[in-house]
Amino acid sequence: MKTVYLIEKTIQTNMLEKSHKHVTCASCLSRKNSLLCAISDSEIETIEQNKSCSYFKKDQPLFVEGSIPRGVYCINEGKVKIFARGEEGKEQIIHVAKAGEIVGFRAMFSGEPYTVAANTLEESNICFIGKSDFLNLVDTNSTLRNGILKELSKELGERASFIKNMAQKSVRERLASALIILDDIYGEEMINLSREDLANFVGTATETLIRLLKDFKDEGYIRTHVRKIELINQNGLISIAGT
Amino acid sequence: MKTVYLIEKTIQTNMLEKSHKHVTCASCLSRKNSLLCAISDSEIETIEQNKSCSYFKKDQPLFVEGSIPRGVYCINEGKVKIFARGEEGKEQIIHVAKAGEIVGFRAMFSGEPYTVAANTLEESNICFIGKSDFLNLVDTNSTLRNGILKELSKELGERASFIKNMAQKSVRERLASALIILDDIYGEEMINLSREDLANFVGTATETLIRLLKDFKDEGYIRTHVRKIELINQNGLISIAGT
DNA sequence: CCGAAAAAATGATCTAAATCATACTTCGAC
DNA sequence: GTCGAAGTATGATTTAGATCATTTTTTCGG
Repeated sequence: MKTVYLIEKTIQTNMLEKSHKHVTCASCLSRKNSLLCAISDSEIETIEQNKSCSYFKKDQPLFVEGSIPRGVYCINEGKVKIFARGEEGKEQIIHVAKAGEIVGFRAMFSGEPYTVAANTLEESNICFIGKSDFLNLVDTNSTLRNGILKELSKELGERASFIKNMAQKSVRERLASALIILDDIYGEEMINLSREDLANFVGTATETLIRLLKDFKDEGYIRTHVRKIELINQNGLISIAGT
Repeated sequence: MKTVYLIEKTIQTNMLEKSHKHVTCASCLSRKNSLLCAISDSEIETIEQNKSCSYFKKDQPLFVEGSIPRGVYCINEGKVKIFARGEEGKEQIIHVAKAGEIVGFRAMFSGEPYTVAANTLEESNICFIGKSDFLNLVDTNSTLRNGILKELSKELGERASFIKNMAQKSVRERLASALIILDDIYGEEMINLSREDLANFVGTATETLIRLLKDFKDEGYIRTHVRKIELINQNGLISIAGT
């Protein structure tokens, strides 16, 4: 009885924390390992006063393709999928962003509407910084600017490799590779994505994904806990994934 | 007799132009519609004194993956393929760069070795600007900097769509899409790529590509002149390519 | 705790595209 | 011009993975 009560309390506390809306940049732990790690106190102050911070439930959109970018989204807590929608709305997940990442700044520089969309993958706390505030910051802070140039360039390289993998690798190889990438993103937690989202990240049909996941389970590379996936032989997966 | 003589002379002149090494930035027509269109005379002067300019034969490497970026390449004349190499060296072409484009600046910002390689697709004149000169320019010229931010962001969006296409579209659709893109790149000229390169751009086997090209020919969308491809029904191809 | 709906799993079938094999063209070197 | 090699073309066969159909499990609201 008591145990149950305690567990319930813990859950409630967590949920309270997650739904709590006022995160300050100064106290934001996620900022520490983000692009915004090296901004001055006065710059933080300015951002602080103009940002808004909201709680998002699971699978809520931050922005959709075709809309005009009005600012950037800082993930304080939670995960966000960036995806392109194809025929009949089928999603291709391009990237899974985690706490500390800034989402949606590419479209602001390109001067065009979003070409991709972003949805939360789980309950998340996300702050919004308006376009002009963010661009001002980029204009005046060369460290941030260089960080952004570096980030954009790095991602461009990653996407080249993504394209190559889609073209040349089997689904099995791509799944192994996806699991390694996601495991890194989820860090301490276990990978926690619907089979459909995972299939849309790997770029395959949900049924195919489920079958291959079963193979990996049978071969001892992973364990599954309902929808959560635990890697138990990372090196094996890395070698399946290939170069 | 006289006619033949004239033609031969024209050819020789063209070749001379292509192999001619000393193009000045001030006179470079390709620069006009490039990222470097808005730099001052004194900046041009500095670049001019430090750049080198070389003639490349067909299929020569500008850089290979894994090597350290030492500068950027400005295409004065010719075309360059940017590609990622997979198992057994199979190439996935990510981008075809034409005159006016600057190639290789992404890796300079990322601070990492090249993740992709670049080869000329035809005889080309290409100038080389050293890393420090280029980075200085970027640091001091905010127009150029914004142009680069914009370019990087735009390409990031394009690559997201590339990934989606690889995952969700048939080879036929991707080929139609590739022909439209290449036709735009080649402009006045006809698309002029080996079947293998075209297959590596579309992301398919050379045999499959050749068959589909024949279909398009039979259906009246294209005409082929040995290796050159002429589009005769662009709208048809666009509608095959889909969104 | 129960029932419906969503998600996951499994099985059977079909097909787009890869692969393998071979022939035909084009091109550049001599 | 002729030869050999590379590039292009076509045909036959195989297969990875999509699609369709059904069952089982999980989730979640009342």
